[in-house]
Amino acid sequence: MTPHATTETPAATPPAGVRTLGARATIHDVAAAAGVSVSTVSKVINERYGVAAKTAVRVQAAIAELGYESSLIASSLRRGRTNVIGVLVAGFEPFAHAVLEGISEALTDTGYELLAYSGSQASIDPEQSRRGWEQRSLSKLGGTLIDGAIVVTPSAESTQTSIPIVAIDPHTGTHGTPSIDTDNYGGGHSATRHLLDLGHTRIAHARGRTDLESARERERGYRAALTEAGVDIDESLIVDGEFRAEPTAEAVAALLDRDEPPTAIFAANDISALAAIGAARAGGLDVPGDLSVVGFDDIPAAVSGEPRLTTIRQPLRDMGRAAAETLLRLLAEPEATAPERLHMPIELIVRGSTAAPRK
Amino acid sequence: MTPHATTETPAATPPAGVRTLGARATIHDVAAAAGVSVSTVSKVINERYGVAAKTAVRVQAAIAELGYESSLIASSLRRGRTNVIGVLVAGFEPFAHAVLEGISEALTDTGYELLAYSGSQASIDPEQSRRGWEQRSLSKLGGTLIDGAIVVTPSAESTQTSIPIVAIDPHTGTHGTPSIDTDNYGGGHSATRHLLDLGHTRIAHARGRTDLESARERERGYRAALTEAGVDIDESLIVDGEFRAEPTAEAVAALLDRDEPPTAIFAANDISALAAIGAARAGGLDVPGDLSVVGFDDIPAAVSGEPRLTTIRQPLRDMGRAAAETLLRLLAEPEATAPERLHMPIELIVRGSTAAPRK
DNA sequence: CTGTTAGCGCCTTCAA
DNA sequence: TTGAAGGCGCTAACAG
Repeated sequence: MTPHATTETPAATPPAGVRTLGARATIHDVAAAAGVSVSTVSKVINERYGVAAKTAVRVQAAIAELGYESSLIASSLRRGRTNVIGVLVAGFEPFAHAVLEGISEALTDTGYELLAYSGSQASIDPEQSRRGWEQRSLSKLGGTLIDGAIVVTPSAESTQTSIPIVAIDPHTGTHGTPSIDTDNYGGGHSATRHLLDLGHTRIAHARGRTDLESARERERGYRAALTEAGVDIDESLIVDGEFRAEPTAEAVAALLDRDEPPTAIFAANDISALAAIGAARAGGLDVPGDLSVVGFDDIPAAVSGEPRLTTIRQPLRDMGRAAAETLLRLLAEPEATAPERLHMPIELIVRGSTAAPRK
Repeated sequence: MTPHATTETPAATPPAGVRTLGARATIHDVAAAAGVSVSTVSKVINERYGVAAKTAVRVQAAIAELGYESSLIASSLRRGRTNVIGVLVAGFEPFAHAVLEGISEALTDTGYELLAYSGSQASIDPEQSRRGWEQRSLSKLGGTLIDGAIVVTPSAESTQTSIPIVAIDPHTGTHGTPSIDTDNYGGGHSATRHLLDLGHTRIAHARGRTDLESARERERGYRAALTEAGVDIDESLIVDGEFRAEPTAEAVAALLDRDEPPTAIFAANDISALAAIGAARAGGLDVPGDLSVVGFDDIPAAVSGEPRLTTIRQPLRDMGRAAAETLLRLLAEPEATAPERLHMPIELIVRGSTAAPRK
């Protein structure tokens, strides 16, 4: 007997055991219900030629009645395509959200669906993190489930992929992977320039994780702006904040305790900037009266406190959109020249945490 | 010849055509590289008993060398489980984001991975939307790719599912599906009560989409608060905002144009509330001086303008967390009593858009 | 301990 | 115009 009941079996009704209540209908159920073979159903679904109109109608009816929807993974396994684009993220946090919105926008009406995947929610397993999380997710999903991927803030180079990939804000330089990031250098420059324009000259910098390119670029912008303005760089005013609150608060507190404290500080991200404000307050200082603070990112929390934070906004949505567009191009013409690096412009948002220094 | 080259074939090296540069390694590649059968590799991967230590080591080495990762979809097709939980969303917007964060939190260290899926990014296709988007996504992914699903703001009842499901903030009443939502009634009540406490009595309401249960509940809370305070309900002060900016702005403008305009308004969501503020300003009125405004949701934009919005905050993260926990329970004990409905408490956030009425 | 066999749900030749 | 057979990558039962 063949694996599945065919037209000629006594069962015009579904074979026994199939379609027990609540189970998903499969293509077999549809075939049985319509009294045709599985391959005919497949042809109808995929609008292939060679099906009698009358038969097609009967199959459509069965599909509608059973509420059948072809299984993404089964068809994916068989053919190469799924029309799904995967967004690989380390976690669902604000940065990823904003990027996702942009990607989602760009994908509207393209026929592609969106799938965001956050691999292993486990706390850092040294064993597993040897290869980057993105690499493992890619192997797991790639080749099949998704036609292309956008990787958000990957920690390592992505190699050996069978599907096109675009990286957003990679932590390290990329080799052949097209990538989108912000003009971190320009951001550091603008932030510092803003403080200079206000009249500050003793401007500190709470830099980010020096192992990340973004942090290094922001610092480079800071240095360049000072130099261009003819202000000597005082290395002792550059402290390590690591993009985190505690280290920044400590470092800033120490800075403000000195004989000739800075009158302004450029923090490598908003988290640090808010920590800096906290440290200044704890020392009895007023922001922006005694200390002007500029952040980077424009996270939601930047506007929820008082004063609201002057900061550098990254065009996260635009970055997502650009990444999606690049990926779509790669998908459309596989031989397209891939390697490119896009620097999106940043924007200085002036709010209440900066002011001219007291004379 | 058997489908796949076996140990005895002359090819100790991979069969021709396999592992062309950049392609994903399959279990066959690993088997060939290690000189064992495919099933042995499978046993090693899944830590089944019955593999000699020496063999296992050789296989592990091959896996490491090839960077092999088992394909999620292939194994998913074969066994029932994937250890992936799917979150089905209509789109990637702030509401969904916040919920996702909560879900993500709850899933940490549970061994489950997270996959957010937004079906068809196409603008509304009447043909397709006959069944809800969530129903179609469920059929596509269910049965295989995901072990369970959390559906965010589903528009219709989910039936016929083979996997456990939890709904968050369903638009309609649910039958058997466990669901989590906010205390919309309580929120409407608190918002209105706050205005009453400030001394307002002519309090308008820009209600939401009346086809949605959440909007109806908020209105019910509004009415109850007024009645409890002994304030007669003036039906002409209740206008339709549809949760959207334009209708609300128009309705509010008309309201403020009347002989005896309201001194306060409770808008069904923040979008409407911001529109109401805009309308008041356009009419030369001051907020909160001439008109107090309360919103609902506490979206990011609520704090980015001036004055910041007094609003009702929904515990979106908590809702996500609760949904994930419910789903995990269902997954752990399939026969668990499912049907339940959880109303999460809301919180009134008083900011600058409300004040006592001018005498 | 190892390999062969069958099949998850689907699509695509190829024959009838 | 239709259906039977094969196979995508993988796992589970069974046979050696």
